[in-house]
Amino acid sequence: ARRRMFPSVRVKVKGLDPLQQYYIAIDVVPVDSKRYRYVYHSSQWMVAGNTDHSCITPRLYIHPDSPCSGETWMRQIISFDRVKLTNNEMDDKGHIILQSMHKYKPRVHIIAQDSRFDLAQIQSLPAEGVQTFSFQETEFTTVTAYQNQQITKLKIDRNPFAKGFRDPGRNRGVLDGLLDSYPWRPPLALDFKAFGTDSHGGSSSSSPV
Amino acid sequence: ARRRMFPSVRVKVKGLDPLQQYYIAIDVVPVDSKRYRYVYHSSQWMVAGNTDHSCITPRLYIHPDSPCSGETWMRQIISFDRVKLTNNEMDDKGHIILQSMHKYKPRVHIIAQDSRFDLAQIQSLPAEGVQTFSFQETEFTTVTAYQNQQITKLKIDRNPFAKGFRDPGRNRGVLDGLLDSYPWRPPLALDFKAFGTDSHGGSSSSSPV
DNA sequence: CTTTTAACACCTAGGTGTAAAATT
DNA sequence: AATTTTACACCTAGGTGTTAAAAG
Repeated sequence: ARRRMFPSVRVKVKGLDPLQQYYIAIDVVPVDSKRYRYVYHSSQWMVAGNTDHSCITPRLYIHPDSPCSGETWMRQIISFDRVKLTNNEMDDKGHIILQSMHKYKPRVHIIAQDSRFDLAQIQSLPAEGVQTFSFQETEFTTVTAYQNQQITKLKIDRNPFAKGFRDPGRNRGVLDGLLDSYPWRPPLALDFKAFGTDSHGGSSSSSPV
Repeated sequence: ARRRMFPSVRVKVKGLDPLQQYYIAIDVVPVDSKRYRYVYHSSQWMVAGNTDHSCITPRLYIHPDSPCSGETWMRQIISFDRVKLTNNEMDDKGHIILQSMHKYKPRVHIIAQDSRFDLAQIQSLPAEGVQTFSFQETEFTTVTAYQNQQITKLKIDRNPFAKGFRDPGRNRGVLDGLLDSYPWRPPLALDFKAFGTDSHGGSSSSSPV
């Protein structure tokens, strides 16, 4: 099983040096070491055991536009819509590996190009020159079969590849699903500011799997 | 108009340092400054005027696997099957720009990664650490409408995207079209050997557009 | 007249949720 | 019983030569 992350993380950056080159990357880290199960009648995730995430380093997905000047990064909305998730721990395609029934949180990394190091094909984060952002609102719980009908509706309404499952009767206008589907969020706002401060980004919003 | 180059240039490299990182790139250069027209009754390209190519630098297509270790490059057949050609001189998508009715020849460049320079997004070839290969057999003439029925047949027989035009009656076996279509060639053999010698590659064979 | 463009039917390639089957 | 895998119909996205219209 290997599917794209949807909805995808989208980001707007400011505070970059327009002339400096940057890599921008995403990874997904565990929120805790608990295993969860969904309780249908209360529509709620409940703790159902423990896991040890401590020995696995999360995989890094480098945004395909990398490397790119600060000016260019800041001019566009940066979308990670090609990120692929898998539950196969033996995956050799470089996809992000997650365990089912666990809570995760995406992180976005801005990495200043440094001629002292070769960032051409980064496997792990460099020790310096990195600023990492994460957002409470992007937490999600992994599943192999949907538990929550609102999520299913959001995906069918919003993902172009799921068009075949949309209700043919209603939802014709531009505002399709805006009223009754899961909320849609603007891109996350990231402020790079200066170096040295390992900031954990401010408040904005985006979207879980 | 923007189409892939087909047949694509395919290459096998030897003589690389297994541990060194390399970029591999392709570009397409004019063979002469003549304009050609196809004479049907003699099945031949004839000179039909002059052009000045002198002020345009050919665009470089970096192989998407770049950068990559010599070991990895040498282990696989390197295919440039995603190279796109256009006749639009104002193209801003980075595709290779060619003029119709002219003769061209692809070149393959092997570029050793040098920490002194940033090769992350090469626009033009560096002054040193590059070895360039080109092959007589890969010359081709550009057109916007096919002039030669053998080329048309080759494309229909060998390009998976043209399957819809194949003759449904014949050609069912593994050896489809091998007998009566345009000849198919093994990958070009490139020997990197050592630095400093700006070799123009030996003799092997591949395929025009 | 020659050459180029644009719309088209027909493909490849791959991303969806679903439902049944398989696994644990 | 809960969770995962697989095959599937239905999409998006984009690469073919063809053809007719447009451009020169």
